[in-house]
Amino acid sequence: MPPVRWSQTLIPTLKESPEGAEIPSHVLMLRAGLIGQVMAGAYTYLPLGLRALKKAERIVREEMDRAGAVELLMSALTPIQLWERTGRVAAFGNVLINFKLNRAGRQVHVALGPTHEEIVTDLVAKHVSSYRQLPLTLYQIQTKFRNEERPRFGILRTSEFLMKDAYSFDTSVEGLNASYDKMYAAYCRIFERCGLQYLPVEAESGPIGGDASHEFMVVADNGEDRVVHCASCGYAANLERADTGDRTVKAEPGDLKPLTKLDTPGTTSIEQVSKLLKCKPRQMIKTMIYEADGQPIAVLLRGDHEANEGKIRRALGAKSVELASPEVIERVTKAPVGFAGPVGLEIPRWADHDVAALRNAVVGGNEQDKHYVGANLTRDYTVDHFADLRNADADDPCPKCAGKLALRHAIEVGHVFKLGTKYSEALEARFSDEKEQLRTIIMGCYGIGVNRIIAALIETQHDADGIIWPMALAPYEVLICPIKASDPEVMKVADQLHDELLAQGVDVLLDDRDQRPGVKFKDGDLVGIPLRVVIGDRGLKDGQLELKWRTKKEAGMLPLAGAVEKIAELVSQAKRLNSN
RNA sequence: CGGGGCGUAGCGCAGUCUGGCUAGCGCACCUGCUUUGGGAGCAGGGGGUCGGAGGUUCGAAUCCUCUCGCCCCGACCA
Repeated sequence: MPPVRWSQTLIPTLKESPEGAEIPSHVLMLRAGLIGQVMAGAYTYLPLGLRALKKAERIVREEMDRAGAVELLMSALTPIQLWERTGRVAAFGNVLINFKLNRAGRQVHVALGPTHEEIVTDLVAKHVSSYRQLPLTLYQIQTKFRNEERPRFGILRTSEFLMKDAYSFDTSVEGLNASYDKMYAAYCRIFERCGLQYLPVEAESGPIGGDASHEFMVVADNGEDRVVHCASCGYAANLERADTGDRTVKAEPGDLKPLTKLDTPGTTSIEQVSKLLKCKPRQMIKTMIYEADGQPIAVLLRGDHEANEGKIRRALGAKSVELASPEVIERVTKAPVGFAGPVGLEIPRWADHDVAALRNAVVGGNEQDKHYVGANLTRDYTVDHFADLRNADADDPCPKCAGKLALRHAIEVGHVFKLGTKYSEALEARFSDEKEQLRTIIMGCYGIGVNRIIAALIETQHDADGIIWPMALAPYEVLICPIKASDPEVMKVADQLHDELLAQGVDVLLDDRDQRPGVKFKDGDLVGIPLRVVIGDRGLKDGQLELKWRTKKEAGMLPLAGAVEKIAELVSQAKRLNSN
């Protein structure tokens, strides 16, 4: 066992919040002495932080094993050729950390693995050739490298992080679905056991479509992702993915006003125009020019809505959709960027459903420094197709029930994804079936950010005094806090209690520092160890110890006789609460 | 890569605008004494290339130029 006395380990707690840390998980991980920053996007795990990380890792490993996945460890160093074969050198771009190694008389171009589809698929291609060897799910827990151009939020977005990545290999889509479901269930157990309040959400699924991808989210104000959630039926989806419910809209009441062109010098954004003309963004139409497979089209949205390129691409049935270049915009609108509008526009016009309800709208004038007011559908402009083309928003109708959607920030802690044959095709991972036919292996991939489990937990479970660990992830389960470390009688009891708890398999830390009680209590609360045992000369006279849970305000007394068994029992009870 | 902020003792900060005695404060640290149930008191002490380089000046933490690093917002994110 490693040192389990405070004075023998390294727990550099900080009284004040370090400059540069802003969100709770970052501040508390630094203050509690869990991590130390090495550079932007890279941290050292100090003894306490490492213990928590190892516990999360262990839960992940246990549940992967239970689900039938097999652990291996792939190299972090990978040959660039493998990434070229799948086209991901370009796809990753600057994110892929790669460099050349000098070796006797030649150079070897390598990349540090940001994920391992290529490596694992190549491995399986080499060693699997028959349907008899499948299905197979392989996983590893390993440090991944991605050059984040802007690392941020402490441990939440770093260039080096610990990831569990699993890959399933099946002979059929049914097999893939079964493998996927097993991983999905394992993920639920993992996050449950970690004491996280998580939410599986439908995510952008790429080429396969359908329910081919889910993200596991922890709702937190500082999360970088946004999800919509319906409180009444439980529907949850990534913002990019989320459908919006029934939007059959009826036109707003009121008389049609005449179409009038106004001078709006220099106002090229919705915000500027609304300010100048004293109208609300929701009374405006945002006209965006896209190129769909090279053909310019116009997308009309209500001014306060955000375009969703994935939805636009699917609605058009196009392979690629991107915002048009300024040259194309000027050619089709005959105006500089910022003044596009539907009136007189001659390219195909697609509109989001909500545009149909707008009456007397403010739109671009297709002329420099001009906007129209009083624009109305049919009379002043027409739309070729209506569709769902925008991101969902708070208070949109739920697509699954009569409820309304709520918009939340969230931290992505896991992602499960049905890959299909993208990598097995490119890397020729094939198998012979019963009829000796050569077929391509069907894959799934499944990731968990192990560091993010810790960060998300702290982000959502802390108070003004510090971290509040669940028993399952706490670096130590029990803190023994002798009040007078200088008193040999007190320390004798503390040492004995420590040794006996350790023998019972309890993770116990003895704060043997000769500090005033206040200092020890504050540090204990900051570090967040779930159960605190205080040994003072006062209680000791009556053969009593004091027992306090991190989550409770009041402490209770416990007779010294039989204390070890009682404490061990309390700890295992608390662990069990989260283990099923 | 665009916008903003910061860099002074281990940590948190003041001083910079308006250049001027020996660069300051709190915490932490060391020594001694007194204390001991929610970040103790007194006394004494150590610790600084003021991020770095160049320049202006009689004189630079302070003004100018360049540069490095960190943080935040945006863009980007299999």
